[in-house]
Amino acid sequence: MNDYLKKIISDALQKLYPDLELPEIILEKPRIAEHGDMATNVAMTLAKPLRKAPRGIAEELVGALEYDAGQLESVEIAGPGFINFRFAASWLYDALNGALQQGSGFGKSTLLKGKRYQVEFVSANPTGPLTVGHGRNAVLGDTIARLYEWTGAAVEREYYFNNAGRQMRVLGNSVAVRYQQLLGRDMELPEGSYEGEYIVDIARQMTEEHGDAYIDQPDHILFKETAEKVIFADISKTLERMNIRMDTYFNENDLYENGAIDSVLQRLDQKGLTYKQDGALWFKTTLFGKEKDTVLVKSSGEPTYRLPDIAYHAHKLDRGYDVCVDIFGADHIATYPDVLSGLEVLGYDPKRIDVLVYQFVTIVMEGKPFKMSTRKANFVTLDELMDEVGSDVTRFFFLMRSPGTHLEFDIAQAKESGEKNPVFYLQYAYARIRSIMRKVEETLEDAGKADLSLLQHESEVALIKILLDFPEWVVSAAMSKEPHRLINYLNEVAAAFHKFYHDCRIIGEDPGLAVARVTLLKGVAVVMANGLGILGIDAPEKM
RNA sequence: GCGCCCGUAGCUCAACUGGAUAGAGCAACUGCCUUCUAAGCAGUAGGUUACAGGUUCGAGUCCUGUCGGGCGUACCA
Repeated sequence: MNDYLKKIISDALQKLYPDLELPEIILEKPRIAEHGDMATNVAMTLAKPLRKAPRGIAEELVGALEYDAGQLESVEIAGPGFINFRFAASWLYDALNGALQQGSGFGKSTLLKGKRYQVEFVSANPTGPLTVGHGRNAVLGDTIARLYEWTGAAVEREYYFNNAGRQMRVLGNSVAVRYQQLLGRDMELPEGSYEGEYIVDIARQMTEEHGDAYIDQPDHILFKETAEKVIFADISKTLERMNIRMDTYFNENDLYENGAIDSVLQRLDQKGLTYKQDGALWFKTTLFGKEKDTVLVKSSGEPTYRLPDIAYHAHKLDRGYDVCVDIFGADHIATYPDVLSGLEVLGYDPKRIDVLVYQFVTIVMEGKPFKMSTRKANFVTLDELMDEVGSDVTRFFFLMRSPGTHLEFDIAQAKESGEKNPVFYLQYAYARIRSIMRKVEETLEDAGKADLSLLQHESEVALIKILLDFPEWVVSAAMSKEPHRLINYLNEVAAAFHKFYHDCRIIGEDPGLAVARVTLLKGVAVVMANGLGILGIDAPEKM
C-alpha cells in the first residue's frame, strides 16, 4: 500500500511540477483515526522550494492524483496541509486474506536477506550465576537476534568470555580456600574473594571427587577449571530456561593462541599508532578525539581488555559477518569508541560494528535500590527470579522498556504482580481466542469460504487495520534495536481484540458473519502468536 | 572538572526519530457478567513534557545554557 501511495503521489507531482526534483515522500500513520489511515506532509515540505502555501500545493496535488477506488476510499486535505488517505474496505479484506495465507510467516520480511548478522551478548565471565543484572542484556540480545531473523538475516548468537584473567584467578583461589576449609583447615577467605555459597558447593564437589588430593596444591589449575565448568553449565541452563541458546562460546584465550593479538599489535605499530612509555604500550587514541591515550599492554606485560577487544572484533569481521552487533551496558560506553578507532585504522569499516548501549537496571527491593555485587554474593539470580515469576514474565519485564532508558525492576512487584502483570494481558488475548476456536469447532460445521466484507463493525475494521501493521512494526523494532516497540504494538492488538470481543459475538450469530469473524480471529491469533514468538514468550492455549 | 545517557500524569513508562488534540499500565473513583474466559470492556480524574532561550509552517523530539539523577573519565574487567 505504501508503495502504491508513493507512486501515485510522485506521478501527480511530476505532472504538476515537471522541473521539480522529487522529494522523498514520507508517509505516516496519523495518531487520530479521523485523520485517515495514512498521511503525507509533502505539501508542507514543498512549500519552501515552490514558494507556495502548503494548502494550495495540497489542493493542486489532490486534484492531479489518480487512484484506484479499489485501493483508496478517499483523499482529503486537512490541517496545515496534510493529505490524508483512507483505505478502501476491499483492500483491507484482501490484505487480511493475504496475511492469513502467510500464517506463521506473516511479519517476516526480506529486508536483510542474504546478510549474515552476529549478535554478541551476555558475555559475563563465568565467576558466578547470572543475576538479574545480566537479564536485560541477555533478553535484549536474544530478542534482537530474533528480530533480525524475522527480517531475513542469517543470525548467530555468540557469548564471549575470558577464563585467563585476574577475575578467574581469584575465582580459582576462592574455591581452593573453601576446599581446604571443608577438609578441616582453619583459614580465612582473603579480602576480595568470591563469597557466594556456590563456591562452597563447587569445593564440596571436589572433595567428593578427589578427596584431599589437592589440599597442598591450592594453585592447581583444577580449582579454576572445575569452577569454570560448573558455573558455565549453570549459566547455559539458566539461558536455556529463558529460551536463549547460544551458537558459539568464544574464549578470549583463542585470540592469543591463534596470533590475532600479536597481529593487531604489529599492524598498529606499522601505522605508527603505538608507543612505549613507562614500560607500557600505548595506543594514540588522542588522534581520534580522546582526551588521553590508552594503554594496550601494561608494564606487567599483561594486555588491558581493550587490546583483545579490538582483536576480537577484527576476528569477528574476518569471519565474514556483514554486521556484528554488541549488546553493552552503559558502563562500556567509553570503551567501544577505542575499539572502533582501532578497527578503522586496521582497515575495517566500523559501520559493520553496531553497538546497542542499554541503560542500567535499578533493582528495587523492599522499596529501596539494591546494589549488587557478584563477588560479595549480594545478588538475586535470574534462576531465583524465574522460580518466582517464570520465564515469560522475566523476558517481558526486561523488554517492555526502551533500552535507552533506565529500567526500574521492583523485585517485590514482579513477584507479586501475578495476575495483573502486563504480559498476561497479551497472553490472555491469545488464550481467549483459542478458547473461542475450540467452542466454534463444535458448533460451526464446515466454514467454507468466509465473506470478509461482512466485517463492517467499527471494532472489526479497527482490528483488521491494526493487524495489517504487524510487519512494519517488526521491521521498526529490528532496525532500531528496540523490542519494546513490538510490545507496545502487541498491546494495541490485544486492546483492539478485547474491544472487538466485547462488541461482537460469534456463537449465535448468522453463520456467514460468524465464519467471517472466526477468520478475523485467526488473523489476530497469527499476529499474537508470531509477535509473542519473536519476544520468546509463550502463547498459551488456556489460562 | 570533562564526556555519554536520562528528566513526560502521584508511581512505572510510551509517543513509530520533526507532525495534527502528548498516550498506556499501576494507584483512586463510577458503571458493565443467567449468552464465546471479568486476567476483560466503557467512563471520570490526573500535564506549563525539569527550567530559560533559540531554530521553522510545526518542537516532548534538533541547538545553546541552567538545574537534577545515572554511568564513565584506571597500567580494574
